[in-house]
Amino acid sequence: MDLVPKQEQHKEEEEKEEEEGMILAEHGSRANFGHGGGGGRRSEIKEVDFFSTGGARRRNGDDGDGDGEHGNREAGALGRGNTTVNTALDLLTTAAATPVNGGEGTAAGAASDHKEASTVEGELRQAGEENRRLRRMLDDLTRSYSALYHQLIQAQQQQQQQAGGAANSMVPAAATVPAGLQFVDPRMAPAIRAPAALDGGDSDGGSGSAGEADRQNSGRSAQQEGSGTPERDENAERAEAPLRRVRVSVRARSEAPMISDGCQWRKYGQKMAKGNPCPRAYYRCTMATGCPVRKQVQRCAEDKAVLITTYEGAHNHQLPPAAAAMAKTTSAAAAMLLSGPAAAGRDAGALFAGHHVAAPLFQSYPYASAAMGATLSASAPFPTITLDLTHPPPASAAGLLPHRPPALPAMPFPMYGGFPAAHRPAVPPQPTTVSLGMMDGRNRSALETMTAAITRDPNFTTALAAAISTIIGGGAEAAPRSGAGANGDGNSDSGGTESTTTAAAAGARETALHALLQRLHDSRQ
DNA sequence: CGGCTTTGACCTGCGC
DNA sequence: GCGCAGGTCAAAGCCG
Repeated sequence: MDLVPKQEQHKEEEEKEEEEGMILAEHGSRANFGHGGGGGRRSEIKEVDFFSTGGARRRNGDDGDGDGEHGNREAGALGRGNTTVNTALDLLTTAAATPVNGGEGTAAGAASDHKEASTVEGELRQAGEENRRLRRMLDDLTRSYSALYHQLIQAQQQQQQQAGGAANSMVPAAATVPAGLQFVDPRMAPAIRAPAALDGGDSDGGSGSAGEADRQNSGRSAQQEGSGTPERDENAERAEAPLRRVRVSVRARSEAPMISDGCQWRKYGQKMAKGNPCPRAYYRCTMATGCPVRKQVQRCAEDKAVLITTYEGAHNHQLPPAAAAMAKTTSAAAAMLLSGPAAAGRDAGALFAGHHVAAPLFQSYPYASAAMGATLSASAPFPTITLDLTHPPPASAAGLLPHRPPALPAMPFPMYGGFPAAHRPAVPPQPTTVSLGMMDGRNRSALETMTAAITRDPNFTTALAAAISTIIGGGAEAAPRSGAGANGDGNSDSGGTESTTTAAAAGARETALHALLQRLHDSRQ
């Protein structure tokens, strides 16, 4: 009895999501895992995967956990929608049952039901209207961001030219590349330059060298995949190859041999890596048969207290909440850092769905990546995003937020002095290490605040997910949302709920725009 | 006994 | 072609 209505409900919600313009392309996760849902119970965690943000985002929206301002509204609307559909079903049921119960009250009940139905209909219409409005705002915001971004780049280039070329020739990469973002492998230079060449349009998609890099990457990936178990389904292999292309590495201080991330892992290998006295352990997810997710755990050679955990792949099963939090974090990090500012929403999903892998590559969010101390390294066969959470929080970290420089609006994602390396032509990649000391005050503040928030919480996993989600939630899980409700508060308190974190993320997006404007203004003075 | 870890062997890509 | 390094496999052993 419930089956049909739920399917209808599911369909309705799907259409709703389409209408509201899910910025993250969910098609990848749908194609890969969508069949697993069934029943349309959206409140269930159908799948959470490390690199498919669509799935994670969808679940968040379902939970009504406040996926940003827009998400909040939508979640609310959907929630009402659920009630609506169920009520309609009840109407049908009661209508069929009423003759049995007797005619009395039937007319009144039908009238009230009809009234309720019309009310709900009105709500749905309103929600749809609001969706369209928000979508327009979103498009505008995206366009504005893109335009401002390009203006900023031009201004920066002019500034650089005026500053003189002599200094530039000797400037180390670390000084020109945003501190949170570094490229350490010359092989990636074409891929880095590609977006700059495509700068004229953020939605150009992959072409030219970017496409070539993609193909090379695919080739390499395919080769590596080929060395795996031969019995694995080839199609599944192809489908997951883009997912496994990206790695998310988390550096954290831990005495434990392994960070508990809520998943079940089975060790399948250990290897001594060159240049590191500590062995590298290889783990495979065993929460479901055939889950392609793997992770490597290794202690840092320089500091053995630092545990480096590298995740690769996308889960094909449900995850416990703790693991889901981590998955959300890493997937968002991957999406954010690998997608462009304007294309973040659209292409991030496409990225993980196997399209335009190289096109948005290295168009990064300088503010977000910097604030989280993220590093994008291409020295590995796959792009690896490193979330460095090893810096100890200074005593003043907790009090940093209220003391932001007045020249800039409250800004959880401080802009760096430069722009992403992707837009710096011919920056010679150097294996430099960017430390806190190389950041300016604002950047350091953000990172310190982040790390303070994280390390304050005894539950590292939860704190990690909460804190980083604060920053990257808005960046990766959706395109810029409307500024409504923007509080500009980037406080990533470890106890942050989804609603607060996503609200902060929405605010952060706007404040980042403001900061762009401010910097543009400053640079032209 | 099933699941997990250990560990040597194997495969593959890459640089010289 | 060869050696090296990274990644994976699979047999053996361990453990609850």
